[in-house]
Formats: sequence, structure tokens, C-alpha cells
Amino acid sequence: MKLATFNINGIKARAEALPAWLRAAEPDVVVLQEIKSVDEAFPHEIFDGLGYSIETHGQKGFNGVAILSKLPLEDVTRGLPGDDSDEQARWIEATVVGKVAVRICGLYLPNGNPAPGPKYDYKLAWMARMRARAAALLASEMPFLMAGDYNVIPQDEDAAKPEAWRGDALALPESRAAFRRILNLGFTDAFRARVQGPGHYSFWDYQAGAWAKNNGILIDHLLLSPQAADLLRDAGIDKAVRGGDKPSDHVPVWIDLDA
DNA sequence: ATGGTTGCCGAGCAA
Repeated sequence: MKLATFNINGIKARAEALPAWLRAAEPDVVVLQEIKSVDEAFPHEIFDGLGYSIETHGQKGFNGVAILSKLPLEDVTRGLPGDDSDEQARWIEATVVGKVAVRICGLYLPNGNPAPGPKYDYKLAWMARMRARAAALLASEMPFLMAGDYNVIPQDEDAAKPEAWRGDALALPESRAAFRRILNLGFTDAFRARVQGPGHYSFWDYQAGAWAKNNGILIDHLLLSPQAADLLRDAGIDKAVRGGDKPSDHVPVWIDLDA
């Protein structure tokens, strides 16, 4: 089972680039972030003939997540548990039934800038809620994974210019610690289990020629439960997508699971 | 470099 995460930065703006990538990469399951659309306006027709069933959790204007799957999706849930007053669409879950059943969590973690401030407080509170949800799923012992835009640069080598991110919500020590607290429950960072060292990025800003200068950061991650990590065969980043026509500022990060 | 660019939607926010 090939599974990918892709922050597309607007589903309508990616009506050509996203299907083109799906045809080339042929993932079985994709979690999307920043669809920036309400569910009723999601353009299902751009996926016609590609064989995906689609589950969305959108909102007007920004945020929004979705799951595409060539395999049956079961038990879809929307929203991150732990705060009924949270109206931001950043979390979706579904069970994908292949050789084995795998629970998929697609997430768009809050950016948190400017820090300090209320947006940073929301980010850290959201990460605490995510840790609680992760712990609850671990207790089930079902293979599962949490994939998406974490808006966290886990370590300095995950940025081309770490000094430029020193005071940013994506790299602050509290953000990194919160990410590690989740990881340390027993997850495997799938990409880093397969590929080590600097120079591997999933995001290049539209501004200041970041892509041309390869001034990127690695913020899109797939965390695998112990039972899912046992199934990991390969992982990679589709970097070339960033150089295509009308690209997102993120590229897909993918894994191959024996599932 | 307190700039720069893109996407939402049709002004200004979010990233």
C-alpha cells in the first residue's frame, strides 16, 4: 500500500497539478491538507476516472483536510477530539482495508505564528490534544499512522537555514518538545527511518526565490504506530513536484507499507 | 531584508 501526505494549498488552484501527480505516482491513499474549501464546493470531478473515493472535512477559506483512497474507507470521523468548541478543520480519520486494516489520521497542525501569542497557545494545546488521541489509538493496538503537515521542523538539519527559523513557531524548543512527546509514545518517523542526513525538505516558500535556492524545510511527516512501523517497506519525497506547473508550496511525502 | 508570493474570494487574512 502506497500512502502519501500532500499539503496542496487550495484544491481549486491544484485542479491540474494534483491529478497529474496522482496519475504519475499512483498512490493508494492520500491525505490532503489545506483544501481551503467547504465540503459542498470540493471539486470531486477533477478526480473522475482515477478510482479514488473521497472523504473531506473542509471549512470556508482556509484549513481543511481530506482523504483519497483506491481501497475502501470505513469508520470516517472528522475533527480532533478534546475540544468541542474548536471549529478549525484540521483532523480526519478513516480505516483503510487492504491486506490488513490500517487506521489513517490526516492532520493539518496549526502554524502557531506569531509566537508567543494566542495562535501559539492554540498550537501547543492542539498538540496536547493530538498526543491524547495518539495514546488512545495506541491502546487499541490496531496498526495506524498520523500523516500530514505538522508545521514542526523537528531538528536543525531539517531546514536549509536553521538560523532563519530560530524564533519561529515551527522551530521553537516548545514546538520541538511537543513533537517529541508525541513521537516518544512509541511512533516511528517513517521518512527518517529510511533516509538520514540534511538536505531533505517538503516545503519551499513561494517568496524570495526559496525553491530556486533550495531554501526548504521538512515539516510534512508520517508517524507510524509500532504495528504499522513493522509494515514499512520504503519512504520518499516527490521533490520534483515543486518544480512543476502551478505547484503547491509543499510536495508529497510518501511511504510504502506491506499492508 | 519587518520584504517577498500565493490562495482563499472578491477585503484582508493566513501562511
